[in-house]
Amino acid sequence: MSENKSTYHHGDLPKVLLQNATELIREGGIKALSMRKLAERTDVSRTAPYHHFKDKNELLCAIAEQGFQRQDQALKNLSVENPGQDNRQLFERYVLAYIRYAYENPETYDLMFGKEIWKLGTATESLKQISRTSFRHWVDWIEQLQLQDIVSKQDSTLRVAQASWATLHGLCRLLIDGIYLNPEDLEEMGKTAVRMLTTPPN
Amino acid sequence: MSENKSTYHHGDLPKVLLQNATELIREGGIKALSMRKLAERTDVSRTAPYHHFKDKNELLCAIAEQGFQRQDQALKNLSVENPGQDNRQLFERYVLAYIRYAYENPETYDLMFGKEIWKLGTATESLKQISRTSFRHWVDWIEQLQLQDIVSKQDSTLRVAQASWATLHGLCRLLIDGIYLNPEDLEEMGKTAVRMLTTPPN
DNA sequence: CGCTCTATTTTGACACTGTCAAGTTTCGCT
DNA sequence: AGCGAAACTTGACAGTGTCAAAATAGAGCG
Repeated sequence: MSENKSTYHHGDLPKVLLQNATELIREGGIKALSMRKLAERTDVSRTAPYHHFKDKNELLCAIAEQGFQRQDQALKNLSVENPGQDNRQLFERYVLAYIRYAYENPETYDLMFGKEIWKLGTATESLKQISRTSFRHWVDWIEQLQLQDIVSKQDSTLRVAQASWATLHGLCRLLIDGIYLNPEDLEEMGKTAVRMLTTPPN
Repeated sequence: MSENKSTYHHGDLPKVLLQNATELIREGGIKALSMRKLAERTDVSRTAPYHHFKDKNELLCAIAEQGFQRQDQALKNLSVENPGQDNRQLFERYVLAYIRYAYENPETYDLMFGKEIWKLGTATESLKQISRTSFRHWVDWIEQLQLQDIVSKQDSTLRVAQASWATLHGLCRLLIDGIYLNPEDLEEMGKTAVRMLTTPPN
């Protein structure tokens, strides 16, 4: 019926809020996101957002959830874009893409895996679920690689998955938190990590 | 002259502040540390701490710095306590001790390596220095291990040091941030990591 | 059309935060 | 004893998350 942006009071406030919130954290980090500034940018009163997100925490969870969806999408596209590649090469691409996502969306990545949400057990149920799924994808990867002897079998799949993912995550964190790591070396660093995680080729 | 606690106005306010601050973050995380609560617990006015730490940031840096000192000490003691052990075994102990420190002092570790301080380049000069030194110790370790063929030489020492440290750091972060990792598996996890990082023995 | 019900949004308020400016106390030294 | 400086306190301001109560506007129905 209404062809312009607003069908109800504001239109689709939740979506716009999420969008603006993502924008805010991208501009100034998670600390720069305040409910009040968000409301202001959305041209809405201070407490309006509270009718769509019960908490600031719930808003953060929503951002993180969106992050998982996009990351999953980006990683899923990989195998589609590179058909017929063997798992060894594909795995390297996967790792590099993972790191790239973290590098390009540092604030979101921070929410996805930072203590802001997880430490206090305040994660939304749906966020918990999608993050579990996301980790399972990694475990599946490792299982495949173990079957093909690309990754060591001396420890259980879960263990190796945890340890290798820790490497990946550690690299991302060092990068994001601005510790030691140089963005220029990003790709090289990822390749080094892959070499360390996999058995030598041929 | 004065035999009880107070020689000056308060005695050694800076030391007491640092102590209470560490206590506060241990009790309720970094977020639970506010300058005002700290002042209150120290029985001192709201702004008294500002005469010893120009910022909240400077206070956090001081806590982190103290963390580095204690960690370095704990790690240094290792080689003293276990003389005559070969580097392979010692390295495993080193890794486990590193993880244990992070596990036992999660809030401090978070300050030492978290974005709270590093992301915005707000680290104190002395903090920067001690953290650099601390990383150099790790690089030295890797160099030794490469010389003894315990760690792969296919990448440069710096690269391997970064990647392997990322693994270690990643594990600690997962543990601290409460993601996936189970505290019970801590030791096993560390050993798996060591196995992944080093060449097979004998 | 008009009425009501409910979802949406706003206004006011409170306790809390970091930190600055200006004042006050207390010590060490000459 | 008294001076200079260091340590400390009080008052104030803008900003935060969030609750309770009021105001508004839309949909559905007669």
